[in-house]
Amino acid sequence: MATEVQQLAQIRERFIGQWGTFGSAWGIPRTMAQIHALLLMSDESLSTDEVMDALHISRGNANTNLRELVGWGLVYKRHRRGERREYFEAEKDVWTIFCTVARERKRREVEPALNLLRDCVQLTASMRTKQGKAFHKQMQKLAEFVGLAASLMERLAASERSRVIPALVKLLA
Amino acid sequence: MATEVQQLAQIRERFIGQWGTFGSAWGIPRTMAQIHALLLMSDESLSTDEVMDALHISRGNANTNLRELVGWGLVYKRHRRGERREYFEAEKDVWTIFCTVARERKRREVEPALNLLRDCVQLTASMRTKQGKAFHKQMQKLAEFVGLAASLMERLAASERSRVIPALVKLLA
DNA sequence: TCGTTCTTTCAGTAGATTCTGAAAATCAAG
DNA sequence: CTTGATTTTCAGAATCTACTGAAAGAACGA
Repeated sequence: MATEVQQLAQIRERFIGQWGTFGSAWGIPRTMAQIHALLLMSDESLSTDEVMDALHISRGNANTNLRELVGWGLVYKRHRRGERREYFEAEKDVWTIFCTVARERKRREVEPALNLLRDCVQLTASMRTKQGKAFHKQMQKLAEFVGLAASLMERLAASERSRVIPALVKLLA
Repeated sequence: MATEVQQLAQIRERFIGQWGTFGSAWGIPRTMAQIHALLLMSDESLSTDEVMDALHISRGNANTNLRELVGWGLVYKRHRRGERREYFEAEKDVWTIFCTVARERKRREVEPALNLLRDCVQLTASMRTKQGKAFHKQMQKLAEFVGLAASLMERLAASERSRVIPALVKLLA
């Protein structure tokens, strides 16, 4: 029936919109999240022009965000034989997506924060005032926790899903 | 020495600035993250005016973000006897902070996303076109994973640190 | 009740971020 | 090389978010 196609289009559109909103709550540009949503739902790889049309965005915008997504490792460039233009396809496996995002955010955002914290610990190590010692202590605790969390995330992202997930479920039962 | 006080002030300032930047990469307003950083470093609780002075921000801004932090459960209101004005103190325990943030983000952002995904699964359950079925399948996988992750986070945040952390370290060794 | 102190609200603005569109660069085939 | 198709870049525009400051609202004591 023709209705199913229309319905599907409507649901897709809703998903794209909401996924964009959701992304921007986590510090990911709206359009980037929407492009990701669009590609996640597409069986076939899409060209820049198809993305532009689907989301009503400019060429520059589409190009920039597509490249950004490729940079994150969430989207792959594809080539079709006999075709000059590039096509884009999203990584579809949810566990792989999770691991990629975890790794990238750690590298881009957690690592620098950790460096900051460790600097703060170092620079106050020999302070003798009450305030200085208190600050040192607090930074120490923070650095320790963030460091541990980052390391655990890294190792989680390097694990095999089939081994780790059941173990986690059991541990947190 | 007088130098230590100056040095400490400088380091604190650096920490506040960077923590703000870090926060805004994760979708947390810069000022809110900075106020949190300031309170995290302060032994004594601070009044709205002290926060305003320390960060050079307006009363409205300070008030709004302080209340927001209280709303997140990361900061507590304090009263001093004989004093009319309110003072604010940050939760200092890192594990508690982590659990609070995990819970709140789940409630505010993951839960709604999960509802969206489940709606998408429902609404496409009976579709018969190739595209419809593919979409349904992809949403199903996404919903399943996000649901599991949310549930694990919730349970992690409800666990005792001393029991869970060592177990996690061992599991991911 | 009135005056004082402190808190909250919110319209307007400032500032930051994201997007557009056109020009420049790249590339492959003839 | 030249041409035409495609991608990239980026200055300026549009949009969105966060902040200010002043005015209104509570809370309390006298």
